[in-house]
Amino acid sequence: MMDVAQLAGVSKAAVSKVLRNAYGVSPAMRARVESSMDTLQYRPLASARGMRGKSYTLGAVVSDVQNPFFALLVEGIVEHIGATDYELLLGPSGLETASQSRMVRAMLDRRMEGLILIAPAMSDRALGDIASRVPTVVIGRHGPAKLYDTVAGDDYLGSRLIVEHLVELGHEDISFILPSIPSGANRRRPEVARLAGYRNAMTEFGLSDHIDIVRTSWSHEGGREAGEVFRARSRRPTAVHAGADVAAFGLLSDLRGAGIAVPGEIAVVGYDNTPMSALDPLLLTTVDQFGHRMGREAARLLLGRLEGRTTSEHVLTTPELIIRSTTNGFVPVPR
Amino acid sequence: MMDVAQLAGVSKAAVSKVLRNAYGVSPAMRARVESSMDTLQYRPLASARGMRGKSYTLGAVVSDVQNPFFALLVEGIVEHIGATDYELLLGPSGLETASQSRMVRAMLDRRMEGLILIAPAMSDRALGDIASRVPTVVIGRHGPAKLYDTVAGDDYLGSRLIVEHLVELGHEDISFILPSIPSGANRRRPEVARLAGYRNAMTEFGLSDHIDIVRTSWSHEGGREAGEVFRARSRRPTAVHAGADVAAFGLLSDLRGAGIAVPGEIAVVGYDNTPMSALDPLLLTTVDQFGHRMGREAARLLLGRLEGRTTSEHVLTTPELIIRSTTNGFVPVPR
DNA sequence: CTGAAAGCGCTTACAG
DNA sequence: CTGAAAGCGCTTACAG
Repeated sequence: MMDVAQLAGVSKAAVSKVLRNAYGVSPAMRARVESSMDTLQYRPLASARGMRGKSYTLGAVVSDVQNPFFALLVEGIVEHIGATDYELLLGPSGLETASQSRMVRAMLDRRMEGLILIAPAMSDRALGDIASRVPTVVIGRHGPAKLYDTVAGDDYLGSRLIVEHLVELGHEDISFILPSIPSGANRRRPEVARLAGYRNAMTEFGLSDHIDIVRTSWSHEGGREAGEVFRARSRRPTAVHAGADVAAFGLLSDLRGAGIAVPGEIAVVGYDNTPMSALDPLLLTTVDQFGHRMGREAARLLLGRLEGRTTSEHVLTTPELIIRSTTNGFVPVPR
Repeated sequence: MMDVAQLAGVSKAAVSKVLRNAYGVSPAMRARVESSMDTLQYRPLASARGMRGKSYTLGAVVSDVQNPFFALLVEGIVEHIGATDYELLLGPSGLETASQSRMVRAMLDRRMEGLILIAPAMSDRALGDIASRVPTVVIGRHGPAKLYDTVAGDDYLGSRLIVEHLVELGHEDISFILPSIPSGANRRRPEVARLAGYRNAMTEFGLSDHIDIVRTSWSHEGGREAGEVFRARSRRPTAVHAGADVAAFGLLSDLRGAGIAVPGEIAVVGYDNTPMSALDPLLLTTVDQFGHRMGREAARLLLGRLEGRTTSEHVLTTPELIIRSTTNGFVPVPR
């Protein structure tokens, strides 16, 4: 910066002002400084700027890099942030609460000006603590929340859409795959909301005796494990709400490997409408929660906070059922 | 830091030394400082440390967050870096050369101490420029290179394994999906090496007249487009080397949607052995290039450079063919 | 073994 | 409109 200032014959402060588009720089001076920056190929050190002013850096904590739905979210975020002066950096945190907190601290240590947390395994309280230190948007947590914004799909409704669809097809034995829930099991968590939606819909349709929850995880492996559980039973469900596309894929694989017809013997529904779900021969029935748009919304909210908003906003997107081949060929067999 | 120093009754310099495990601190002083840091919940600001000393931050530029193979690489990197004092941050750069360079500059502006570039769309020269400024490891580029380390699969061999397998099954009309190649088309690029492996293997098997290259991209969409191209022809290939699992998935979807049997009418081979490829009903024949291990190797190499190594190292992993259902049911029809 | 001072590359508040 | 000086939170070289 010193070099730029000298070449332009001005002070460092002047260069700084041009850099920040600050008030009070004559056009002539601006021109000289800019050409000086050009010829010297000057780039300000973001970490030095962050010491005193802004770091121009935003962080997104992504718990599971493998999850294609999260990739969709990230794309949406990137798209929106890319149009600003901020740089977005991703923190691969892992699924554990502890490793996620560690990543948040690491990002704070690096002077990130705002954070987007994707489906964090942290308590509402822990999120509040973070949000009290830095502008925060949480994707995959329902409002209300005082200190941070949230972006979520209406998971309760999504589950209901699935159960409705399956019941219309004649299903009664509809199982649900539930991942293990981190501390603080409340309906602000997507998995808890999806569980509640499933439970209540089942009850409303007079199927409360058929409620069946298999606890594994929302991953290929978790889907596979659920398949093993079902196959070990004397009476299998005729339909499964897998909770997530990735779990549905694992389940499909297990079932087909065991020679069980889908949807003939077991219908399978995912959640997320990941790109793979639309592909033949998968053609998974699923719920679209518009991940790309959720990512964009989260970015928009974060930018709003950076511009000074302090009241919290809560976006709830309305999911849509996408009916494909893993449910629509089912013919109920009278018992 | 001042607070910590005062509470411990020592100087800031002393605190800094304890922080860095530097030489010349008495056990008593270390203990006092450490307890002071504990009670004050002190965390050093990484960006301030980076001003003068180390930033303890490493960056990985990932061009395509959607690509599940890249996710595998990232997992490997994270696993290895996680065991050190460094923090790994990911830069979602997009596929364009320009946006990737911009991300690299952004990371440099943030004082990252080392960079891992995943399948960059940059020329060898551009990579050299980067590597002359910061320790750099490139995944998805073959050596030799003076200034940076490389980690790659033996793409030439991988293509050859595929062609061999298909020829053994009786195929002659074997097509190859090639993505558009950024500037500087040399065999250090995976796609060029895979192309060369395909070409040469075809030639060696006396099939040079059957060489057929369809230029789309290595993505679901690119696979779909290739399917459209094939279907529009009077004479379709009997087998396709899709170049990447994601392209194979897109191709499969297009073919099945059009009622073309795989592998009965067209055999399909992917590349990468992504987690989805192993799942029924996909069961894609593919080449495993051990992405997880490649990620770990890249991290190991970067750490080696940070510890002072200046000579370059080049890791080439040996790929393995994984035969599944998209090739092994083919019965050649005599013309 | 310990600490005072200078410095990393910026921005900020203030004086002119 | 412009700039000299102080300061952000650390580390580094140096003196003791």
